[in-house]
Amino acid sequence: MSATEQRALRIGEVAELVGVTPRTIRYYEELGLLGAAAARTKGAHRQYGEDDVARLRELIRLRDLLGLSLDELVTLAETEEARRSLRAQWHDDPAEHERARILDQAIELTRQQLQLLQSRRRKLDDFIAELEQKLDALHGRRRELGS
Amino acid sequence: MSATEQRALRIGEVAELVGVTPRTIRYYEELGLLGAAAARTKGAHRQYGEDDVARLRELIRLRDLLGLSLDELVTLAETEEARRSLRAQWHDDPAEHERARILDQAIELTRQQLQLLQSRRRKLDDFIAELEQKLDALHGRRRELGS
DNA sequence: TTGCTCCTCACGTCACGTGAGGTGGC
DNA sequence: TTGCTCCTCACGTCACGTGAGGTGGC
Repeated sequence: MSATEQRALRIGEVAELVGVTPRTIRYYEELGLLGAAAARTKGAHRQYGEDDVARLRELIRLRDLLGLSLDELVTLAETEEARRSLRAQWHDDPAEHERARILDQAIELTRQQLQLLQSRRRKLDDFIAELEQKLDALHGRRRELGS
Repeated sequence: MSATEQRALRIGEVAELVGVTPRTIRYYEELGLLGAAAARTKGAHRQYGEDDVARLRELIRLRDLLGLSLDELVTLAETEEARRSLRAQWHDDPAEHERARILDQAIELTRQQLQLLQSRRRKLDDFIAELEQKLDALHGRRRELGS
């Protein structure tokens, strides 16, 4: 209701913002990963808001940095959906050991994801260090040449 | 001639070491990226050495961290091969401005690659920070539950 | 000799790329 | 009205995955 202008972007603009192609966005919609924008008459232009852009960015991040397949992203979205609908009922649920078990699982998963990312970070750092060294060497040889 | 035991590894061992599947290795060989091990009678087992493992690791790194396609890896290999054969003739080549131009190009390319990697590093760091925060929150909720 | 890993086709799959032919909003 | 971006099929492509059927080394 405030000045948050929703539903203003077209598929090409979203694609540019996120760094993918329109085809990727349509494909993700086909898989149910992106709001099918239910209120869209067949053939009409798709409309997107800032929240859609954020969601797509998150999907791309999970795909690229955690290496999840689109199938895994679908499963993840379903899991989160199930969790959201559980929340209401959860609120005063006395099944404490169930909650503890779920939390423990989440902690374990997050820990594993962190380890994967840290391993990738080390590889990246190594590669960066090597390239910096290479760049130094190139500059050295270039200086010898002069002109 | 020393104790560097070459030609000791089988395709499955190499795959395990590098973290790919045998199929990937065969595919790369098919594309000319990995020594076709010319001296191999059709149908015989492929033999690999530590140098092959290092080469494959480098290919995977260029693929995963720099995001190069296999086609680009082929081109890169050809370029390096051409450069190697130029080296001999280069040794006392007086075409200094040519050498300067080539060096400048290499410097520019390396600089761009570094920027790409640093951008990815920032994204990784952001993600890692978020996950660490999430892990803290999960631990907090877990502690509230007790047991 | 028995497994296990290897071999070569060759078709399947995932995640899009790339037109063809047509319609819609500034 | 003219472009430009959008739309929906639908086939193509890249980088392997996955058997089928068979052979080779500890």
